[in-house]
Amino acid sequence: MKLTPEMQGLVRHSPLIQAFDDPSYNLLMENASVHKVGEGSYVFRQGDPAEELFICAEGCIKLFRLTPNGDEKIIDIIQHGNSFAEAVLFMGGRYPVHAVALKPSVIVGIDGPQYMGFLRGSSELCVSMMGLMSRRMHWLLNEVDRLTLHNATFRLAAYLLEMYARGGHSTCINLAAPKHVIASRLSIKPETFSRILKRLSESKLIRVGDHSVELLNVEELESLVRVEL
Amino acid sequence: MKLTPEMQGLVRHSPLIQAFDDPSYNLLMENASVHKVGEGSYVFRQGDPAEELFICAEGCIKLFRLTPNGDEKIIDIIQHGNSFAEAVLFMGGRYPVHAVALKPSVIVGIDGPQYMGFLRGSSELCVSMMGLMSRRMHWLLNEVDRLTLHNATFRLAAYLLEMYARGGHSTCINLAAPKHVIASRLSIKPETFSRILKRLSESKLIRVGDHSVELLNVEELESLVRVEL
DNA sequence: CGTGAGTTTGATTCGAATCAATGGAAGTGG
DNA sequence: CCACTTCCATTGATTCGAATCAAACTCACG
Repeated sequence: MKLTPEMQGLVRHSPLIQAFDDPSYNLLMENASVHKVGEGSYVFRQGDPAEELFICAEGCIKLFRLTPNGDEKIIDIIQHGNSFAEAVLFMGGRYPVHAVALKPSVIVGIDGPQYMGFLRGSSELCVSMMGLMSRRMHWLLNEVDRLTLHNATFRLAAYLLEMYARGGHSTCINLAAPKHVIASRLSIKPETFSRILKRLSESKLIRVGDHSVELLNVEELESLVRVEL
Repeated sequence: MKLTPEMQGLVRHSPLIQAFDDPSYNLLMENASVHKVGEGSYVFRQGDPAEELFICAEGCIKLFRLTPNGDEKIIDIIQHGNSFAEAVLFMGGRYPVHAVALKPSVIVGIDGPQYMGFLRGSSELCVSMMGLMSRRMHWLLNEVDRLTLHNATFRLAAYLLEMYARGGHSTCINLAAPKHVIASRLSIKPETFSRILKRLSESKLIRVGDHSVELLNVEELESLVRVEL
């Protein structure tokens, strides 16, 4: 299947790819696969051998882990334009998480060995890749922080402000996924999530829409969160 | 100051260094600094510009973060032979954690820019470095898992078994640090830590010594933990 | 319209944190 | 060598945040 020009632009500028020069990029894309995946279907499963890297060209993908009892913990929600499962190719090469589409999505699969070949051939590409990995690690460190040092309300506030920053500082934040998914991403139960939103509404910090949240008092939210490093 | 031959071997085989060939290694060591640090003194502070990578040649170092209220969360405890603060050089380059010695220690500081220079010059070195970073990321992912999906008893059991595996499957595990440090590493309060140890003792799974824990029933401990991926 | 997934609300439980006190073990100094 | 302080670990009582259980409610969809 083919990508729209818009999607091609997204892929070309994804962090995973942008450091490539045009010839390498073209070679990479010749081997790339494009998949349409329906809502709820798997892109890959935890433990599968990692043969491809993926870029989400449209839609969105949740990465998560499962306990044997079936509880799921959503690690991250990948929006279009972002890549995932990088940094997997280096070790034994199994995906460390499950990936399923949250809505009908289009994803581009990059051949792992070929990608690694390019990396091996250019330390410049490597350095850019390492920068990417390093950023991810910092993010994970912060995540551990948030999980251990802070409570549920704090995590939610921090999440809202992150979305706020990402969305060009518009006070109206569109929730990319159903609330229970966001909740899991924040390691909060849906009931608790709901209660916290209510409390924040009551103290006039936010207004809760159906699939959106409006920030009414960014200042105060920030002061809530700024109480961290 | 000088390193004993033993320490030199430790450094030479640390994951950060081992992929270097001898000439590069020697150049690196010419610029390396060696510090003796007393118990409780800082190697670096969170937010400091990251100019060096460090390898712990002797003793042990705790990496941790602080909340403004002064709570500390220990991210990791670095034993001799291991490196830390890698993967920091790539971004803006500030240390993302504090590092202080848990006991009198000897650490080797590698010049960051020089190290990066070697990386830039060899994609082979890069690939090995990326492997290292990838492993760290997996570890962090597992950490997030443990923190969200599992309770305190589970985390402690998992920790004991990890030490068991690292220590060549000796059932007697030496605690590298005071218990309250281990507790923080596991995101457990000292009181709770103590209670869990007691409960595990009472169910004959472990015997608690002064600075050590003996595993009495590895089987059952593992079955406790094996209930995860 | 139902039907069912997703969300909200309320009552209750539970794990772990907190508060408070005690009990060593390790140093320190007279 | 023995008080004396101090740090660390343990134990008990209590509190608190969030999970769980249970029930209503809402709204998109066939």
